[in-house]
Amino acid sequence: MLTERRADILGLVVDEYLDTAEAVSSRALAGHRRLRVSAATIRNELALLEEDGYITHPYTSAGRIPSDRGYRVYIESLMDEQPVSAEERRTVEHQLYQATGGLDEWLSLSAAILAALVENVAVVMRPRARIARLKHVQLVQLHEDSALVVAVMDDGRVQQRVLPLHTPASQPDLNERAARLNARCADRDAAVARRAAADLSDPDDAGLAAALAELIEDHRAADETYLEGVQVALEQPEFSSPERMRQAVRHLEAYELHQALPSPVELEDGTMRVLIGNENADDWLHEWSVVVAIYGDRQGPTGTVAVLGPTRMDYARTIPRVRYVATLMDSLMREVGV
Amino acid sequence: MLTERRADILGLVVDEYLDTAEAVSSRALAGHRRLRVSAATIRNELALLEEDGYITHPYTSAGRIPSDRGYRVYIESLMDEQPVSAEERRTVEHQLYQATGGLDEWLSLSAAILAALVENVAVVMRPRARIARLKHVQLVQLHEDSALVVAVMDDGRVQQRVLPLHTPASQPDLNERAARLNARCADRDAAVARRAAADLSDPDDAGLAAALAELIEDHRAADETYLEGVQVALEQPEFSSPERMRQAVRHLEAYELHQALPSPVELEDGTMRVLIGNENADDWLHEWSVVVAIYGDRQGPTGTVAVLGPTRMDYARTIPRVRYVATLMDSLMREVGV
DNA sequence: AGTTAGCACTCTCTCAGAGAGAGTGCTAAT
DNA sequence: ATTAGCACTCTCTCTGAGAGAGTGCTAACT
Repeated sequence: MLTERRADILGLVVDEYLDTAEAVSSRALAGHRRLRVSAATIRNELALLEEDGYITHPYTSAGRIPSDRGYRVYIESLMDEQPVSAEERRTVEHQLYQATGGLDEWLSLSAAILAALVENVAVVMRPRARIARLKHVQLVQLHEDSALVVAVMDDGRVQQRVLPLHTPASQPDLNERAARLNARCADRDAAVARRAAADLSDPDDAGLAAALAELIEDHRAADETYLEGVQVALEQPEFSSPERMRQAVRHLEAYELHQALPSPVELEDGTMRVLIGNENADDWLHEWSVVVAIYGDRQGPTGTVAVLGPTRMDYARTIPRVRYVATLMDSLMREVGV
Repeated sequence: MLTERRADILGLVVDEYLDTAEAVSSRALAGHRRLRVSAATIRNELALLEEDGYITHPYTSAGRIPSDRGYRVYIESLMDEQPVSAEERRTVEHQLYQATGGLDEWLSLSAAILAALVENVAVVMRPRARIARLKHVQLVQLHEDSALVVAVMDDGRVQQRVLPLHTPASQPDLNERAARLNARCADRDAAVARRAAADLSDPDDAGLAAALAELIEDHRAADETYLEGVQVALEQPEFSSPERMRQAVRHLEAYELHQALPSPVELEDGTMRVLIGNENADDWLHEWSVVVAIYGDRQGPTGTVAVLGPTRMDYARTIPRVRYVATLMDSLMREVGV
């Protein structure tokens, strides 16, 4: 049973540990004026908290550190969230409006901003249209014998590919072909382009349609993960050993984060989720915590914003900031479109 | 004076040190059958080599390690280059043809391939057109009140930006505007677009032209550095201390490599350059070596390919591989266009 | 009942010192 | 010019001791 005082003590243990990264002793807690009891009493309480699995000992006689379970209680009822200050909002929004480029630049900027805000690794995953649709295709002559196929997709991303041409074509010529392709394929998915490729007799036209189809298909898979803040996260003492550090870099750079993070379908709209240590499916994340929120575009909430860090992360600051960035991205995506 | 035997010994010292990462002793060298002299004789030679600054002692009584000067002689006359095998060429070329996307994907793939090939950090810098010219501009309707401006540049890159519209415009409407813009600005630089922006009376037309001008200007600055292989480089023993490791990650991720690497203008066409340790201008590179080559597109040789690693890097393998990838990229860029 | 002081006990961390090992530099002989 | 031999130097590793931190338990106190 978690009495009020016990919960109080647990909260202080977590607070202190998050702050100092060192095991918390009964004496340190007795110093706190909120507890008007002696260190011995606190020791008894700590023993009970440990019995219930909220905290642990690294070894027989060190202070206490929170367990995953302890963090969970802390997050759910003990911490007081640190709301995003007006100052912070101002700078974030200011920075975010700097992005003039397309979706890509905007998403990676968002990740960088979030990483700086919470001083940990931030990951942004691009919204995934259920079915990718072409918005518009454009052909640009590069040289006599090659053209660039530029496909603007309905989520605002631009895909491109160089295509060699069998017979030379001028730019007006290409414009005409593009117009024909647009008439058939605009606002359609890859299957339509595939069919067009089969129908068309001219080899260059067919080639174009085929390239377009591939472009539309590739679009879903194209790099969708934006990762920032590795170096700032590595400053944390949990990565002080070279082995841990290497491991962290290896896993973060291996582009295997898609599977590691909970997918948006598991999350209801608007909610957030915090996965602490062993709550993560992947082994390598067992000493990490993940704070995820979802955001979307007009097609629905299919993108994720996440922060990764050691389980000893400042949840009270991180959670509201992830939520804030996610809702900000959500509203901007829905308003502005791209 | 570097007698023949002395040079021979220096070569063996470097070879051995590159291999083991440990200071080389006179006894280890005496073991080599190429030297038919005793350890004591070798010790005398080593002392002379040290006097001339080719090697050093970490401390009084450890083996010898090459100095920057020693590496320089090694590179220039002692090592025997390890040519790129047919097998290696095959896999590299195979992988490189996988890239179906635009220039961006292709460049970052090149960097990744090179990094894997030499097991160190690889950096590819996009060729920089002296003057960025627009190839073609396209407008795509996103929503009633916003459009995507897609500019294809003459080096094959695509820049994009979302533009809010004062008055709603349909896609055919936008096509017409794009045609007008193309007539004025295609194959021209940012200045022409600027002038168009000033001329045009319709606010949306003027806005489009202004956005286009910015897009063309931004294009030069847009991220031009592709970096890969950090984690594999971190496996090297020189980064075993967490402090060094952090430092490496910090500097590599700080996007400050533009200034760190020698610019293409300093290099004559087709040549390569190796900067060893203190030969590098930047302080943080004093324990790194940089192997650079240049490549280009039809506009001339303005891109660079580089490998960064600890001064103790396998120059005999790295140098030919950097050269190979650079010439390969060069010829592909000139042939295919983009 | 709950709380507290006191104290023995446990475990880590740090530091000094000793000894092994590796490798040189020098000297004297070949 | 080369070599064997040997003293010397420096690092690296291991050990053990002592300090320090913190707990767990017991017995007294409120």
